[in-house]
Amino acid sequence: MAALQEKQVQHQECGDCPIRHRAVCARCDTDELVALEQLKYYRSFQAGQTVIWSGDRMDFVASVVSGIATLTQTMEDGRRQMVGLLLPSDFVGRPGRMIASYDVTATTDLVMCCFRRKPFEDMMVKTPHVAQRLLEMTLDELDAAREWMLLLGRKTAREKIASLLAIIARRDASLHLRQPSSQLTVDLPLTREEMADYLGLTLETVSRQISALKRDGVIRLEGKRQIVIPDLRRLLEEAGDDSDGGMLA
Amino acid sequence: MAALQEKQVQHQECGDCPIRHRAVCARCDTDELVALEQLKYYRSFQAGQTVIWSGDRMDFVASVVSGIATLTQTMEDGRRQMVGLLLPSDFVGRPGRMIASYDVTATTDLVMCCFRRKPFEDMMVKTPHVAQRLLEMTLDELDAAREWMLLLGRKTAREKIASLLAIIARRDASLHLRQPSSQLTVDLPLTREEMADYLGLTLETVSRQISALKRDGVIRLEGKRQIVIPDLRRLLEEAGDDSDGGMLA
DNA sequence: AGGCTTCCTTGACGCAGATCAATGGCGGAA
DNA sequence: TTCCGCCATTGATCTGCGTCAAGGAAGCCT
Repeated sequence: MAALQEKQVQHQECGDCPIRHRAVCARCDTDELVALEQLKYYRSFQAGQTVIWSGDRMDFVASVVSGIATLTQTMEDGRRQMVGLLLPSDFVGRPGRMIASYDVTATTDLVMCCFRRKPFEDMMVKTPHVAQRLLEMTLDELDAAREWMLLLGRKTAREKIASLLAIIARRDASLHLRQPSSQLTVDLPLTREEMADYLGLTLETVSRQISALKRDGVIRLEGKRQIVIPDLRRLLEEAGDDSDGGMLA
Repeated sequence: MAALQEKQVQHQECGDCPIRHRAVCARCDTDELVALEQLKYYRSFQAGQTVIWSGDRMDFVASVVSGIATLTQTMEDGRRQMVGLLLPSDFVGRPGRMIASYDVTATTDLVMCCFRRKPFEDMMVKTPHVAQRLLEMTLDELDAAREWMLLLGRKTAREKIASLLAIIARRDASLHLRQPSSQLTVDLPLTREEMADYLGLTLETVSRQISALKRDGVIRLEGKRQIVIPDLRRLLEEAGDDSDGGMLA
């Protein structure tokens, strides 16, 4: 039991590859770790670069090491909807599917930790923990997608903006283990247009609603890409969420 | 190899429980089957009955045997968004999570095949095939959710209706292995209000757009709950989808 | 039959957010 | 420094869908 504890700690501290942490470490053994180590490789992308286009052959799965990537769907006439926002430690790619279903784009400089699909699938069959961890992550993503559907289908523009800011603040906080001070500062990693694609709005409406929230004292702006949230509770009210997502501990 | 073929056929034909078919049969062995058999039990619900409320303790997972269930989220002020539509063979419930995240409602008379959560989780750990099959199903659901997000965020009311009709037609066809005739008849298992909750619209808009599609000859109505699609291609165009979802073989 | 209830349709009107357009600010290149 | 390109803001106007309201159709109970 002590040995298991030790091994977990060691693995959690020992690397820069989130797949290892999230998909394996929870209940890994050495063989699995070694197998994963040998398979992985890194790819870097510049901000704005496309990782893969929808419909292209995708022969790898990956997790985000640093930076931010988005999944978007596009209609023939150019209407775009973001359907996934990948922050560090998030996984992308789908075992069992060759063809990408979405455009994957780096919105900031991006480093991904990749595994060629076939060997990863083989390894998944051999090591049930990976499949189980992946199932857990996928279920989390599904929950997030459903929360997102409520936002897209039923929330007002103002509520959508407040929700997005809360989501970013939450992920930011959990990523950096920030102290839960009553005032928090959040970097917006997205342009107004990207926020619009996330929320099913136009960039003008995004801009107007951010201005409105600022005017009403819900947020303050430091430059254009950094917001200060003086009262998180207030923001969550504006978002129309009944749950705080664990932010108000 | 012949033996494997035979076993699969046998299992696919041998029962009324979709979990067994979808989660296990693809690569099952007898022990797993027996274990599942012993765990399962059935529950019936009347149309309109609530299976479980969001926030309640959910001590089972289940798959739909017959009838239709929906997952919906509700905001404090009553705005509702459907986030899942469960047809026969669909799975609901989440290993590893005690608390239901959505309201689950029977929209028609409903029979579910249930497994108590704890033993199902135990079994999942022991039999990797189940976890892998469940992962596959969850990834499919995630893809559907993302398609749904595009619909909610970017499509017009008319496109939303056309998309929904196409989705129902597709699932209907795959369920009943219908002949791909150029004209197909589809039963609408949802009220106008439920369609509105699915699409992020009001029931009045749903009604108006259905009337408009009828007026324009895209669909015909036989009664209020049955539609005839004279030209599927036309409907898919109206839906704004670039993919036909495999319907035009 | 008559009168419920439930579901659906249609009309009139208003508003939230889209669209079109102009301007401002900032950072990088020369 | 000046120019240029990108991003953001703000205003004016338009419009698709929501809201409110009034029936209609079909099924069920008495």
